[in-house]
Amino acid sequence: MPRDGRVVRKRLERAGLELMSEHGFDGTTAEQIAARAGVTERTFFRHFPDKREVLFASEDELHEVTVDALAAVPLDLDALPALQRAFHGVVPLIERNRTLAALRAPIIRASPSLMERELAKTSSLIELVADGLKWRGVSEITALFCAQVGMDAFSTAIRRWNAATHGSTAAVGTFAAVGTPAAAGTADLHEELDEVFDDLRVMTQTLTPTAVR
Amino acid sequence: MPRDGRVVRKRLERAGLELMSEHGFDGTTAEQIAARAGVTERTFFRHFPDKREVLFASEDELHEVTVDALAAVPLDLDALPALQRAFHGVVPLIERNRTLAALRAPIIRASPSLMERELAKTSSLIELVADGLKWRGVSEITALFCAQVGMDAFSTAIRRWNAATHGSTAAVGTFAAVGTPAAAGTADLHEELDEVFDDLRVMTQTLTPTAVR
DNA sequence: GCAGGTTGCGTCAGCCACTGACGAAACGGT
DNA sequence: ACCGTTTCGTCAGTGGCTGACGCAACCTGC
Repeated sequence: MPRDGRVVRKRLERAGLELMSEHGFDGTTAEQIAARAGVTERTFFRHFPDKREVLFASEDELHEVTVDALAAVPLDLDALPALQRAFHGVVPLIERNRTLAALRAPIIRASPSLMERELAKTSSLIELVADGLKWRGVSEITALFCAQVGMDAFSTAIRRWNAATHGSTAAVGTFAAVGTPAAAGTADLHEELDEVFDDLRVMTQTLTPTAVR
Repeated sequence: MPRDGRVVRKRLERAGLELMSEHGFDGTTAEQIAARAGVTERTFFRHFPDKREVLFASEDELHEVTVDALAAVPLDLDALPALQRAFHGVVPLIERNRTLAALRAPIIRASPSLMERELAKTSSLIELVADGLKWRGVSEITALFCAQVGMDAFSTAIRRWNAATHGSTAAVGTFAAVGTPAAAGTADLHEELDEVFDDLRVMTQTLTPTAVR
């Protein structure tokens, strides 16, 4: 068995995705994943702190790319426009990981435990974005607020983007579909992102200024 | 032993909060909580689906009150103003549960597992709010977006409110402090709520309309 | 009062996620 | 060929959580 840790980790990720696609999250034990990867259960927990984490290995890259994208935004932009521009820089990564995301999504949705972990991952990303905004001079509480709203807009754009290309989500069921070009639709995530931020701008105009109250 | 299920459940809630305040979440076993409540471990899991849930028993009331408050808002208001008004109706409940929240907060913050559960509770509340907006005629994806942004504003208002009355949060450490009036500060949650929604309105004005792009 | 179903609880057995400790095997550098 | 480091296997153990069974307490109607 290869003693290279990175190879074992990749094999565990693939084995976990395969088994959970077939038997669901609860129907898959850590021992089964380890066995398919050619290692023992103990080794599985050396590479992942818990069973759920095997599905969220690719999340680290999203965090890095997002932080870097925000750091590259000119400092003269206000918080929300800065986030809008930063998310445009993350779009290529989202598009590239679309096939993998389509495989993980049904597994995660079927398990409340995995939904919790996904929310936690999003929350930690929001905190990273908030730190980036604080570094730009935004106050602590406002930075977190903007980061939350901006991430809401980003996830909404992705949701619209997925809804617009309705074909692939339900069709991908078997693991054998990995590697196929995922039959991407005609929608553009960049456009969706701008539209969502514009919707936000329009929606908030219906709010009453405090002074009038 | 009282065979009334509600009494046992309340005793378990109190025992769980006490033991977790003293020894933390990981340092408290379900068996210990059950023993202090005068029942067996099996009975604990008859009242709560998992160990974490014993800390989130009061969450159901928040969900009910929020849904009712949104349902009572006139239909001629747009989504975000409707949420703002609905949250004003929830303020009394937040103020009333302030002492209990101050006891639970440090326990939850110290455990990533409990943080995940709290995020999940907030997420389910957001979905309930989104359903309320859909009932008002807002489209599916937009309703979820508005519910997320609105809940961000509400949680931000609560955060500001807690920060303004800085005294009580850190001081409450022992369980014996339950029942004390919590020495509320001078800040008003209603005012914070209006200010946060106004901040949101102002912040989004820095966004560039899509037509110009 | 007493027989009936219903509900809540105790007991037992068991699975699985997860962890610490120790030894062995493989790897890299010299 | 030697040695320090990393990675893995093995073992033993804890704790969260569940199903099944039996019993005791409550509610009901006669």
